[in-house]
Order: sequence, then C-alpha cells, then structure tokens
Amino acid sequence: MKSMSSRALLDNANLKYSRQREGLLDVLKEQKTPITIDQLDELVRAKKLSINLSTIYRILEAFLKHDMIEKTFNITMQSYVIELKHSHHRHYLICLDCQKMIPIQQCPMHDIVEHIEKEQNFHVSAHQLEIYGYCSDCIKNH
Amino acid sequence: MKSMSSRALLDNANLKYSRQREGLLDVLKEQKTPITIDQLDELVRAKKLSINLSTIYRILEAFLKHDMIEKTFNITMQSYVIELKHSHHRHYLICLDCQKMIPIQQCPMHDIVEHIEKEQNFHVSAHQLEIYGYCSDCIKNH
DNA sequence: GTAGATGCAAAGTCTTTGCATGTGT
DNA sequence: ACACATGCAAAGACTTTGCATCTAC
Repeated sequence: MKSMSSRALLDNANLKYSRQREGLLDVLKEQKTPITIDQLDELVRAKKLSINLSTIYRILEAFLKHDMIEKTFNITMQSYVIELKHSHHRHYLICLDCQKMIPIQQCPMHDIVEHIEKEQNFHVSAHQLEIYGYCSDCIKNH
Repeated sequence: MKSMSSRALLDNANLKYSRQREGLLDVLKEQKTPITIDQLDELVRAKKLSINLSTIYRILEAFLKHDMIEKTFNITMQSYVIELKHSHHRHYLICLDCQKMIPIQQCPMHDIVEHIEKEQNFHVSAHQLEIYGYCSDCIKNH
C-alpha cells in the first residue's frame, strides 16, 4: 500500500487528484513515524508546495474518512499525530526526552484483547497503546 | 488515598486550602470514571460552587503537578479527561456507542513492558492504553 | 502582613466554516 | 460544463495569561 504512487492511492480511494493532495501524500510517505499537523505544514512549506492550512485540514479529513491515514493523540507532544495507514497497525515507544517514536514490531495486544472479550461482555474493535520512557540515546541522562 | 478528605489531600500535597480547590476535589471524588474539563465545569456549576473556568484550569494544573490527578486524552471524546489518581493506574474499555468507560481490573501491560525492556534498549516509565469497542448494552446494535 | 489564589477580560492556539474562485474529469 | 477542491478571512472552541483584588496562613 505504501509503495503505491500518490496518484494511485487517490484513485484507489475515489478521491479526485489535486496538486495539494498528491503533495501531502508524498510528504506523508517520506515519514518513518507519525508527525503533527504543524510538522506536516512545515514540511509542505519546506518543499515549496504552498498549501493553505485549512486545505491541509480538509484533505486530512478526507484521507481519514477514506482510511488512508491514522490520526492518534500523542500525549507527550500534546497534539494529534498523523501517519499513513500501514497494513497492520503499529504502536510506538515514545522517548520522553528526545520525543523520538520507535515502532514496535508487532502488536502485543492480541492475547489481551482475546482475554478481555472473554472476561467482560465487551466487543473490542480497536485500541490505542503508547509506551513512554527513555530511548537508548537518552537513557544515560536518567 | 481516595478516602482522604479533600482538605487532607491538599495538605498532603502542600497546597493551600481554598473553597475552589476543595470543591474540585469533592467533585472529582464522586466520579467513577474520568470526565472532561467541560463536564467538570458543569458539575461544579450544578453544585453552585461558582468557580471561574480559568481557575479550574489553574487548579487542575496544580493538581497535575502534584500528581493528584491523571490527565489523559480520550480519542472518542476528542478531548482530555481527568480523574483522581488511584493507587494503581487504570485502563478503560471505551464504548464507541454510548461512550461509557469501563475500568479494567488489572493492567495487562506488565509482561509486555518487561518484554520490551529486554528486547529493545528502552526504559519504560509509563504507558497509555485504551480499548475501544461496544459494551454489553450496545453490542446488540452492531 | 504576605505570598499565593482567584476572577475577569483579553490574548493565544488550533481547528472549522462560508464563500468566491479555481481546477480535474 | 459541472461538481468539487482550494484560498482566504472570519468565526469557533479550548486554553492560557496579565493584572487587580481577595484570602489562607
């Protein structure tokens, strides 16, 4: 999915092409970890793409509706972060010092979810998990 | 901890007493699950406590700094929620339909955290976990 | 009496919206 | 040509701040 061209991604979601939408997808594809809308705006500006902020919001809303991106809330950054949707969802270790986000290879929630569904009468459809601490680079300072 | 008087809680944290701080603690103590700042404000108003919104923000900031409350971000509500700090932290099942928050008895992260600390060179100091789905009451609608 | 807490109003930040204009198909 | 996307400016929601006044200790 991530290897498709931005144009193809748009077609795929039945979204009209536009310079702005393509540009945003291009920027998002270059990211290894989620970024804030602010950072996205910066990156867009750095690329001289010139996209109005309200347009960015509107495009992200469309991408979200079409399940092309994931929008979560990062507590250390105190803001939403965006990432292109991956084939299976990811969780991150977040460094409280340098703010780095390190993806965890596999979701550790599978067994837990199963257990909860059995114990409680609750149907799990999603979850959010973030782990905070200090990465290998910053560990020495703490 | 939750059984202490509001006054004692304040003393304990070396915070000056005030009608407003006591009132806020009283309201928070009555909650079984986290509430938004907006809801808190409503509850305060319902009790005729009359606390200015900016004062509420300032008091919550003080409570947070003194580790008396927990502030997390609830994605379904799209806003922060506040709760009095419990002896051990809690996680919630959140119903996507009725928004109910159901506490999970025990934190399922212990083993996972241990595993991560071993695998990755990362020191875990906190985590956030929320599980979304449909509660027993709403399960039939889905 | 003094440091710190509160109320009020104003400013800040982030996000959304209305409307005229521009663009993809 | 037409539906829909965008830019711009204005409005909205939520949160923070400055300052004068008040209150706990």
